Amino acid sequence: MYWVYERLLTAFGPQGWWPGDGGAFEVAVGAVLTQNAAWRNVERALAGLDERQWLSPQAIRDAEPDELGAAIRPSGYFNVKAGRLQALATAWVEAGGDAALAALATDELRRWLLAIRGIGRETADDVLVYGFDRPVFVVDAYTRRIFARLGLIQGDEPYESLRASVEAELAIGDGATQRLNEFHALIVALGKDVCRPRPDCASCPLASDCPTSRQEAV
DNA sequence: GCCCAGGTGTTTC
DNA sequence: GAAACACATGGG
Repeated sequence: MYWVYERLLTAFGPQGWWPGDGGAFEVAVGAVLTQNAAWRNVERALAGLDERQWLSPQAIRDAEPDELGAAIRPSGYFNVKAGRLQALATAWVEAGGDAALAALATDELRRWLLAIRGIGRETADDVLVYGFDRPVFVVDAYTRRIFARLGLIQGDEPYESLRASVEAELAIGDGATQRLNEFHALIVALGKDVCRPRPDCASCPLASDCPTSRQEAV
């Protein structure tokens, strides 16, 4: 899989995730909002929070649920996500904030995140790598689609085994965190623009080594 | 009008 | 565990 990373980095350049300029909590908020939603809509929801000065754990915890939902409406599932954000915010405050969380070991921090309602594996790993700079690979729907088309996986493997196999190859040596950070972002870039449900193999930097591309050519 | 988007929790087998 | 379903907006 390392060659996939190298090829995408050459083709697309460093992605510099996470989008936005906030701290770990803001990353976590964005990660919840982006669940099954387009980032364009997440930006609107974040703007809705920002204009109300609600981008802090205390503010989200103390907001009226209906008003919080109205603020994040564009990202979809706003009632569900409002509840998830308040669960996140409450836990964040109770844990003692950024500094206390940053002091936890990665496995501890992951367990802490997964115990929060609405934080699943992918969201937790987003927060770990993009919020707390831990060497973690995020598996998402793009990852499964792209790796399956490349013939590298079946596609229905459990989340944790996919994560483990990518980390085993990419997390060796110096710069592991940065490499895993970029790899997921590059996969999203490819998935959004090229390796879509209807793939645009003509503009894919991986096409020369992709069975799906050869199939299309016929 | 229909499919898709940087998932998660619940229910049911 | 795995499959089916609910949750909802905005863009192509």
